[in-house]
Amino acid sequence: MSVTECQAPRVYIENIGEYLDQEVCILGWLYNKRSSGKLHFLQVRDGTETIQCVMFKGDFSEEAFKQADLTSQESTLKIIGKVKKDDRSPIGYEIGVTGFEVLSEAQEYPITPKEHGTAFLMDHRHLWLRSARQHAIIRIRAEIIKAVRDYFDSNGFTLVDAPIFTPSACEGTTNLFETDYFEEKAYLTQSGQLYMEAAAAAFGKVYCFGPTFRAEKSKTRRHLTEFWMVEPEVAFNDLNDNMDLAEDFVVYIVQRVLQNRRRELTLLERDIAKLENIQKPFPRITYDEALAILHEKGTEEQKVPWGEDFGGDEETVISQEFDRPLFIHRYPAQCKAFYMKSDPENPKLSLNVDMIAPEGYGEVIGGGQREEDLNVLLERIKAHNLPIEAFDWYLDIRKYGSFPHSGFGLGIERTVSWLCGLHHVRETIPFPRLMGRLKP
RNA sequence: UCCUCAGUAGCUCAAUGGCAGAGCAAUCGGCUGUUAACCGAUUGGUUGUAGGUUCGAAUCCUACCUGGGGAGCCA
Repeated sequence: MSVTECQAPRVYIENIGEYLDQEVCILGWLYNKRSSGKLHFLQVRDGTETIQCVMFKGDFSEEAFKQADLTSQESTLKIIGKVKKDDRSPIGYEIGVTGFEVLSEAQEYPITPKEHGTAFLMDHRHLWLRSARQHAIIRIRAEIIKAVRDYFDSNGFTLVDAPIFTPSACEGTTNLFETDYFEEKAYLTQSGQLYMEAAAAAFGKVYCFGPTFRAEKSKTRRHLTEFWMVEPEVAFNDLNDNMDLAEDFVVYIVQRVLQNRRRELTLLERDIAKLENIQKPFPRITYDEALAILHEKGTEEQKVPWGEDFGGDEETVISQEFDRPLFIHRYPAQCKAFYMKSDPENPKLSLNVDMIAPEGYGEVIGGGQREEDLNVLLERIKAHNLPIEAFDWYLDIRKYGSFPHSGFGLGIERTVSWLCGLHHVRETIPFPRLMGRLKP
């Protein structure tokens, strides 16, 4: 007999309101319990929600009532009971238990309702995922990912996934994870972009979505060694079109989270007004204008000389001047990648763009217009000391019907961290990979 | 890679050169409306590792290991 077989209908707690005053069956885990002598209050979660199940001593045998009191945290339970409305419940309902069965008694559970340190929780990430706060974050992540796919799928984009194994790097190999590929060296991808450029020539509007890997020894709240990135690429889009797309895309994602995950945002104590404020148009300033803000508002250290990239602190100072995400475009070409197109009006500038999230969350999007001229690209590859033979296929895109095109990459974890209002990206992915952390 | 802080009970922490402690968890008992329930009791220790200083080290010194925070790095 299956455990789901029961005289009462087996229901999920999130739908419990549909069964008011009816007897139902719930399968789940014991989240917490309290007892008042002749009453047990069992907090039972089933993955969708948590509900309080109340047991009166008079309704059970001495032995059964005692057994419920001895059941350990996270034991698997089958609860049969009547759904009752109750204003004291956070979800508006509780269950008057008529049947109680322990399906699997849990050993002493390491994560208690009291406080724990980061290292301990990270070591128990597989169990930590059962906590209410982690549920909220992972559900918002899932909503963001669904919104990403829905946006592109319903706007004429074709999903063209890029490979994970790649034969070489865009910019040297120091930041790549190297792996053996049948006696050849292969690297884990750090971007699908070059492949998206090829795909854009085939399909016009494309995107890829998948994990990317960086072997940077970065120990900051914004870095993971394995993270997820969505990268659209559009044929015949210039830099401004690219910013229009990024803006529309981000507004859509934020709206979806506000629409469908408001409860989770509230549980995380997110300032929702700040998210509601994220509306078009986003400010668009040049690198030079950003530099001017730093020289006016920044500390001495933040007054970076022309030609240098901004660090996290600099981005925060600039973003504090605005109440929504902002674009910074046309950085000095010297700090950008070989494939970025130069500004025809000033070749020292690159037609790139970063989107900086508000509230100090930093860069969530990086992208730009790509160089479409074969000879310029050949020179760049030489200037960057890159192995030309690795890029022969990439150069074909310019040989066989070249075209202006633009795209960007959005980091999922930084977006989740921003929308949830978290202090660290490590909680935004179910099983984070960080420098020095490969388990669980 | 650098700077900085930390490592003591299952967890979160206290004890700053002189008897290793508390709260939570666990175990036992009490309580008919608890919301991180509460009340009483019990159990729980190779003080990260290896050396050193000292009559005496969790505490001071050296090295190493592990972790947190930050920087650099970061299409």
